[in-house]
Amino acid sequence: MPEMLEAEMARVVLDDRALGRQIAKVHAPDAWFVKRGATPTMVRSALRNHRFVAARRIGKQLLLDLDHDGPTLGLHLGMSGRVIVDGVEAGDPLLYATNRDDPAWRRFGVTFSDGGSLWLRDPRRLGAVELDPDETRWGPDASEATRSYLAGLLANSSAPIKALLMDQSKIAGLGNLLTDETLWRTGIDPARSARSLTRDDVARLHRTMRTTVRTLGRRGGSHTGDHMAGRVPGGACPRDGAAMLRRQIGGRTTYSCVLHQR
DNA sequence: GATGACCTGTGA
DNA sequence: TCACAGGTCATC
Repeated sequence: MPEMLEAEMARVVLDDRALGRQIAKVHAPDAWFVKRGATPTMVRSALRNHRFVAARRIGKQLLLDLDHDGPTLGLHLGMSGRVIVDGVEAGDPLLYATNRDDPAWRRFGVTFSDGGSLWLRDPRRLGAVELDPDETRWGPDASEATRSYLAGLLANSSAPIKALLMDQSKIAGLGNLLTDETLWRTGIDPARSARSLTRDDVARLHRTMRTTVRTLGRRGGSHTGDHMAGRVPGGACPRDGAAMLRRQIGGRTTYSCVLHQR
């Protein structure tokens, strides 16, 4: 599910409700969910009796800093993860994921000494918990990447523009839907090689990427894009009525307009 | 870079 | 039963 907009909504909930509260108990029932060398035991001892002091986000990655120079807890929502604090969860229900709350889907959580709780619910188990994530794994957040950075990136790549925009090490935060919406709004064919974009293309792409993130963020998530109405097999472009093309690009199902995306 | 793997739920 | 899902990783 979640792209940077959903991660940001989760971050706001964490920022509003999870900071400064003493962690009494850590629930890590699923060892498989704890990644990159960390173990449930390590996470338990790192968090117990500490407090979160900041809730940050890079792209789709959530970062919770601990007090007393403790490690940073990394939370990733994967394809179907949601953060729930004291029973409150952020944002709209997910489009392609279930929104029921089966207790078995709580892959990780903490109980605060005031009685509240924080849970990461993830039916598909593709999310992750880790300690001290290497923050150099990610490029600049899509909301902050500058035009000149983008230009330099594209000039050096023959990858399809869509694949490059979704490469989290280059630009963090754009997923399948946000990328398709951005390219649809810009009028660029997602299969075009990155370096084929002209100076003007890059300028428009940069501007559109930022407005798309802002607009869809206000509307409530990655699924609120204008191209979504044509995102069905055999669908028509909501802008000009031409056919929408459905294909795989960068390994992901991609929709684009045969007429205005060139 | 494209591909398949990871995992599990949903709907046709 | 199958195809598909808003993500990421290892592997050729």
